[in-house]
Amino acid sequence: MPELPEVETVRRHLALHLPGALVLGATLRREDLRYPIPVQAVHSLASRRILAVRRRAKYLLLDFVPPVTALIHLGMSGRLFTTPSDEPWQPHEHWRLHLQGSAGLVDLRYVDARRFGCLDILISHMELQHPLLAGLGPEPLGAALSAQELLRATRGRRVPVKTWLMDSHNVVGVGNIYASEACFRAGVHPLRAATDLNLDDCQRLLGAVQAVLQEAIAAGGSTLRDFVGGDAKPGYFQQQLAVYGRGGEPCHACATPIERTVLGTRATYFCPHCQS
DNA sequence: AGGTAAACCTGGACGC
DNA sequence: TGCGTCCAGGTTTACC
Repeated sequence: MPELPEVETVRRHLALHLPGALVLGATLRREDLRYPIPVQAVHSLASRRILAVRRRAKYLLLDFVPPVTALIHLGMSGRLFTTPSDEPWQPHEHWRLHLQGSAGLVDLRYVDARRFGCLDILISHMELQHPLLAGLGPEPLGAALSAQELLRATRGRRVPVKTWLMDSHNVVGVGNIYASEACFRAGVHPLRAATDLNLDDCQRLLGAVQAVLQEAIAAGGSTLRDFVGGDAKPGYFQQQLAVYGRGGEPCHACATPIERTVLGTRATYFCPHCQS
């Protein structure tokens, strides 16, 4: 479920409710997700206050006072939401933080069936040294990334454009769905070698990535409130997808059947007429 | 070094 | 109804 737009939507929701809340304690149902959970450090969050909720790539960062930071990833199937305290545990619910907020007692709850997500605690000012964050490329939204920079970074890279887009060393936050969608919008064939892009291609690709992510955030914002509240609603963006999951169906622009192929073990969709 | 495939884990959809 | 197979929104690791 969690693409960058969903992570950002969760972040915005939590940022409205969590800052200022006091941690009363934590409950762990298991001591590992994708990686071991630092159990003692999680329990030592007790009596700290939440300062802010940030996002880097698809990671959520909860800042506490005194300054430690919880690093959370939702993996493929993770969900993070708040409910009134002491509600029944769900299947695959792995941990909770018990909070005293301005609206009373609430639990911050983490549910993740496949356990590809993670939870770590780090010293706030050591964030950039954390192994999961240190190698990340630039955020696609925000002003930092330019077409010139994108052009430079793709020189000599013979990987397919879509594979390049999904590599977080290059750009963060572009998942499998939006990599296909962005290539379609830019008119770039997903199998083209990254090094073959010219500046105009890079300009269109960057614009397409930003537009797709921003529109998805806008769409997610309207329906993900239910999700954040714990009532998962699948497929909130499906009606807006131009190519992903539409193999064999007519292209919205030219009616040519959308093709499906596999790229780096991942399903990839494109219009053979509109994209070159 | 760069490019590709496999691995982690569970559940749901589909075909027989 | 039941079982086997394939697929899934992420990311790291291991290989060529």
